[in-house]
Amino acid sequence: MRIATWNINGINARLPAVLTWLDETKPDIVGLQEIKCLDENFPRAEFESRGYNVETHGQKSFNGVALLSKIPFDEVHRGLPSNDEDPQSRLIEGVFSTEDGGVVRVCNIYLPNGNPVDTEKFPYKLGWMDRLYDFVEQRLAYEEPFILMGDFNLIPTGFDCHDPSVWWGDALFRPESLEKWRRIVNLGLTDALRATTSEQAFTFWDFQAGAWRRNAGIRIDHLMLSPQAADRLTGVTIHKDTRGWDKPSDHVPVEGDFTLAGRPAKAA
DNA sequence: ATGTCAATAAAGTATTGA
Repeated sequence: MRIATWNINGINARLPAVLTWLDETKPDIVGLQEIKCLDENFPRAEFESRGYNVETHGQKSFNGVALLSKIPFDEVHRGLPSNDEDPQSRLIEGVFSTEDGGVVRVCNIYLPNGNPVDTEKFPYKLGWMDRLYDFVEQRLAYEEPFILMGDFNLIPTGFDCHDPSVWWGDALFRPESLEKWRRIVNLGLTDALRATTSEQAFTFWDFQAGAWRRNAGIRIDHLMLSPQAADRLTGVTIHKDTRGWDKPSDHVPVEGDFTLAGRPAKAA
């Protein structure tokens, strides 16, 4: 089963690229971040015609997340629990039945950026991470294949960026951010990319300052796995080529492959 | 601070967020 995450930076601007990539890659489940539209404005028919079930948690202009799945949704959850007052749409989770009678739970997040750090945006990020910690702790207690994926806006280590000195002090690399990141990871999540390679890899190249041309990237898009999901991981692919396409997102898709028994989109 | 881009309000261009 192919499960992928991609911050598309606006579905209106990115629809052709997303459809091209979907047709090439044929993932089973996809989490999109920064759809930047209301639920009613998401072009769901374009995905439904390709065999995807579509669930969104949208927001006008900013943020917004979506899940596409060839497997029907058994459950959908929107927003962090006990965070109902959060006006920002940053989490959507789906639960799916697999052909072998099992289950896979996929949570798609757009973790707050947190910059500039001297504004309310930084404490908002840290508070969101505190609530994410409680959520992950609860989800791991289910002891089922669980994939927490998305744009985490977190650079795990200095090796995950081209030049750590450039990112020093940034909300994506601040000690306070990384301490909370490690606290969540240490609950028992496996970083899928790091489980499969020790090579340096990036998932984001800024639009500014020729970052793509200089390969001045960072790794902030992650698939984080429960033990039961990590057991089934067979590979990770970063779809770097999409960054060189026309009208690219500043992020590229990250795909995880799992020995989970998918269910066909249509009856045989 | 940015060799940039997307969305919005509003009618060409500034603002916001990243």
